[in-house]
Amino acid sequence: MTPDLFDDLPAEHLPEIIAEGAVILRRFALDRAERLLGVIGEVTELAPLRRMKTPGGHAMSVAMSCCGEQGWVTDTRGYRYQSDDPLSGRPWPSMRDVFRTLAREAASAAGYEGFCPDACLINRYEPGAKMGLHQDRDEHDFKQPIVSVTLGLSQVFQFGGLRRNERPVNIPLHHGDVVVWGGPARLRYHGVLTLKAGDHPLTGPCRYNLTFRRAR
DNA sequence: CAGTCTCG
DNA sequence: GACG
Repeated sequence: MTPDLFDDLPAEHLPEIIAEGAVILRRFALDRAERLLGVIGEVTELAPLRRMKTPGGHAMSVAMSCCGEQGWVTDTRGYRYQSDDPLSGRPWPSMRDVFRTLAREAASAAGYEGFCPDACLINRYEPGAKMGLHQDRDEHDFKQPIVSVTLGLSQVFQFGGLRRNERPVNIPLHHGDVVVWGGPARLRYHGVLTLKAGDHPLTGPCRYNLTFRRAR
């Protein structure tokens, strides 16, 4: 994470370092936000957003779908990646180029070269929806970073430590912001606070989050 | 426990 | 922070 890694980035994309191995790229996805939202519409027509159940039996407040070779799912049996949408029994929609390219470019801008995601989780937050602190630990290779993209309404991201009882830092994320974490930050707890009501010109009353991972 | 609930 |  030396500054010279970022010499060729536009000033507005200079990373805000939030922990060793974790950066925010403000407005990094702004120029392609409408295309990304169009693809979200296309993917969720094939694999509808749905509220899944946690192993404890509670419904998540966030509606989720996936694209790519692998999709993250949860039900009363646990968390896992699988190649088929449990709703349809068919493979997840393919990873679109605009998604893959954004993920690779953001990872590169954060110092992680050669990122090649096989999974994109699509999260839709409506007012009242949140995601408690958790670790992304269902992937095989924790050397591969996580890339997280905010579209639409702003929401407060929490970035914590390696144990759930460490106090997280609160980071407001806005339309187009991208967060990347890997290396020593890869297993840090993270989540988002309850989404407040609002109205965004491109998404209306919600926030979309794209999370890119290398599952296998 | 990617959850809800409770206490200070 | 407990919870199971």
